[in-house]
Amino acid sequence: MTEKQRKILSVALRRFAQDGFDSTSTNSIAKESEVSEGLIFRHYKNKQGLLDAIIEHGMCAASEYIENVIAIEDPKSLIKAAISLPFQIDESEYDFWRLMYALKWQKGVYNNDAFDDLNKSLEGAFKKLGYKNPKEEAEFVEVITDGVATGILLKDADFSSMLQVILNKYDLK
Amino acid sequence: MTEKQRKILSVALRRFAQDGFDSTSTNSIAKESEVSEGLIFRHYKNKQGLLDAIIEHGMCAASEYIENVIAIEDPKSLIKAAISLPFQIDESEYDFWRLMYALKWQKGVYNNDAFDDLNKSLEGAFKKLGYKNPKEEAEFVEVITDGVATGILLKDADFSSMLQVILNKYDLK
DNA sequence: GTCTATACCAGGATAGAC
DNA sequence: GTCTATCCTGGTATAGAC
Repeated sequence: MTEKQRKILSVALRRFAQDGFDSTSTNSIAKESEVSEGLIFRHYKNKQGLLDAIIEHGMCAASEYIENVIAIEDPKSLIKAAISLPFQIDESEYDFWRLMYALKWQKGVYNNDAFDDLNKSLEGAFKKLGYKNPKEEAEFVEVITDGVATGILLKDADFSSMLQVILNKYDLK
Repeated sequence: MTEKQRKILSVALRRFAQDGFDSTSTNSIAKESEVSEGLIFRHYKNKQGLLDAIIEHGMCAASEYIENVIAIEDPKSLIKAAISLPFQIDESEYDFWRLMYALKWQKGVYNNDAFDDLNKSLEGAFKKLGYKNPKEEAEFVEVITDGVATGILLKDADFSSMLQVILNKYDLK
């Protein structure tokens, strides 16, 4: 990948995240990337292709985090790690996740195999611990992480103190 | 408000919610509403004005629900009512909330005075009950309701069984 | 790989008649 | 209140040269 391609990708990510996919013109991306507009279409075929490339790139890193959690054997540790996930998003990844969350609400864009796998692992963990409704508990953890991530990405408040409050509810120290 | 105005409003709400504000053309709204495009601009000045009218109309009903919760005196009942809120969204209101949630991720659109008031009431309730971190607890409830609403609106699964799981964590029967 | 020039269309918005 | 006709900007995308 050339330097210009990288530039296009990073500028587009930021603009898509901040202004939305539809509201961001390829023209403005080209200008900010200091690149001709035609080049974008040469490399990514069309605007949608550019978005796809951004998502693929970002999800690659995300899948790694998730698989690390799934690999944990001790059920309590796994649950703790899953709940902690959104609290550990690095600021450099905020734009990517803002984009992903925004796209969730746009018809048809949510293919979350990775998160489905995590959910299954969570259900297994709650089962091992003898919880009455492991399926609902796993789904609830998903709901929590979703809500926490939303809070972190949307408001600019400090959420770190909430982690302990949550962990306490699960007797996870 | 005339019948045509009502039609425009309801069609626009559905289209904005399903396809996004930017992706929905005033032309397509006019066609589906069986109305001339010019009429939309006569009544709502511009496309943004149309969106504003939709939001104002929808938030009016929403504020009522929230104020009913805030008015509850018994702290446990108030917390329970707050947590239950997203589970009680009527299907007829799904599109409105989908639109609201989608807009949250679009720069600059989130003016939630009503929810701020609810948060304050929640904090007070947790304080009365002697919780150690009332502020964090209130914020966590907000996170939960946000996550639950997201789940209900996005997936077409049945979430009703999750309510009990959550309430149990708060000893709320 | 990259730029310039350009085609082409669709979107938002207005004017004026009824 | 409503429709028809129209303007004009700006957006996506392509062709061809370097």
